[in-house]
Amino acid sequence: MSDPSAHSKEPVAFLAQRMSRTASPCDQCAVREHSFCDVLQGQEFSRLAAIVTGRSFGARQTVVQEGDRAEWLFNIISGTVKLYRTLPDGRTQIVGFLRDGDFVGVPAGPDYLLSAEAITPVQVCVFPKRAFDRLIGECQALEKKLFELARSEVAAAHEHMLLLGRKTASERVASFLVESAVTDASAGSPERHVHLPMARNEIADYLGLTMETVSRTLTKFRAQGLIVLKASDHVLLSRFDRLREVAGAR
Amino acid sequence: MSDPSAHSKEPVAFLAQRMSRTASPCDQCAVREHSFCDVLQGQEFSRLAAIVTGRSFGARQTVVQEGDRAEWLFNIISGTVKLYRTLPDGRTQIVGFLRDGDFVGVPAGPDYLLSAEAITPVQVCVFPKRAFDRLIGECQALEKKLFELARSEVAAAHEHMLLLGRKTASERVASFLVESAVTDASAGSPERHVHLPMARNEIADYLGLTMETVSRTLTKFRAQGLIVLKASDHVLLSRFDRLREVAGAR
DNA sequence: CGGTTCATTGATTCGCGTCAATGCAGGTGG
DNA sequence: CCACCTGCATTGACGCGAATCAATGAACCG
Repeated sequence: MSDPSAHSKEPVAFLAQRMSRTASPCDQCAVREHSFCDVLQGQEFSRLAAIVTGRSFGARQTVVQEGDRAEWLFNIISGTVKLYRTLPDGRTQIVGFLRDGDFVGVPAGPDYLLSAEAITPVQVCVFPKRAFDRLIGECQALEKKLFELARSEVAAAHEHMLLLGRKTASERVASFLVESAVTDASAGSPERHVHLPMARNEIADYLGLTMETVSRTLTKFRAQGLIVLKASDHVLLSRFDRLREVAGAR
Repeated sequence: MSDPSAHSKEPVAFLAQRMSRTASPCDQCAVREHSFCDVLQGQEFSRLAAIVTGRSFGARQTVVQEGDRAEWLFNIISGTVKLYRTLPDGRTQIVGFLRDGDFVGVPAGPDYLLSAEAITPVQVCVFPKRAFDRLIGECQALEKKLFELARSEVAAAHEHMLLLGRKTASERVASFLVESAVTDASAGSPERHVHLPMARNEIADYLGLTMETVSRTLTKFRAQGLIVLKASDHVLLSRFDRLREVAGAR
């Protein structure tokens, strides 16, 4: 399903088209201003653009698999991806959802430590790890930016550990809704409307619950007038402040 | 309890003594080879040594507090520290235990995002954040090293999220014992003997359990012949491989 | 030696998981 | 265009694992 050697063989159409019109697919990139690559200027940016290729994944396709040799790094242009780890018996913990502008990669060792799977159709930039690492070493702005990203990942992970270790089901779901709303808002989505591209059991795997508990909790929130379920993937947070309290926000 | 302005006012005796005999307290540092500072050479190392001071904390003393302005960074010379986050009602999640050689700091923003408290008496190096940040910017080896550290912190956090979200009580405690044994071993401790300087409720706050459950699980492991409780802070992992299986290791 | 702190053990409760049925929407083919 | 199928979400009944509440035990210390 995810043969790494295939990555460089399938430049997606939209990128190939741009290649023909411009010097680099990056020149017209829609997410550049939200991505790590925005810190690069002039020649350094060109070097990055020189090693990038494009690829797309269908929903449910595996992007990278835990344990595989980490030869490629990705930047998401559109769509949503889940990052997760699994136990031998199949229990899985999603450690994060990524969306356009987010970077997938930076493993600590030679192998991927997480799996990544497309939730929706996804378009990505692909960087060969070797060349990318070389670029990091020679471009301090890039290293600094990735360092910054790693730092906030650590902070986010700690926050989520608090949720997984100590929050109740209601607090977890409320936290998730608030977090999603904030993310959506920073991407320019209408306030208090949250789009949930992932399935209930993916929300559950993110929150350390079962999909039944997630569903029941949403139903309860609706009964309490905290939310309106416009569709199963579209929630209106009608009482945002109240939800933040339930979430145990600081 | 943790007045930040006090940090620079209390150089501890052992450091002051060294200062008088050598150019820098770092010259005789026992943990340097296990610390981030080991990547620095010559003049760069001197610059680091020039901004460092020493301090000690008693058991249960707060080192840094979540939300405080992050003006100081620490490197642990001896002792054990817990890093944790809390909810308004007091529920706490310990995100990690640090020991000699470990670095405390690198917050993503201007404030500490975690609290740190000494579990045992602790001796630390103290760096003023401003000067330290300047040094990072001017010394690529240092930045690279800290980046590396941040990466492995992310990986460790993901691993722990899997534990908190998906493992049973037995799996959690087994994981903790194995993890502790590995850490102890890399510090040169006799194989399969684990020292647990933290209290049962601190283990519980790390594993997302209660101290009763931790205690019961240890008792069960003992009954199963997996461990021997030499003392409440000293466990012999008599069947290490079996424990690893219970932990759900990969 | 009494007091304090922490670990262990026991009895009971309860939140969430498990198992199972039903509902609902989207896609497909007749 | 409708009947059927399929995948997911919701709802319900029930059980279990860990939390809670409570008591006892063990180590440490002035």
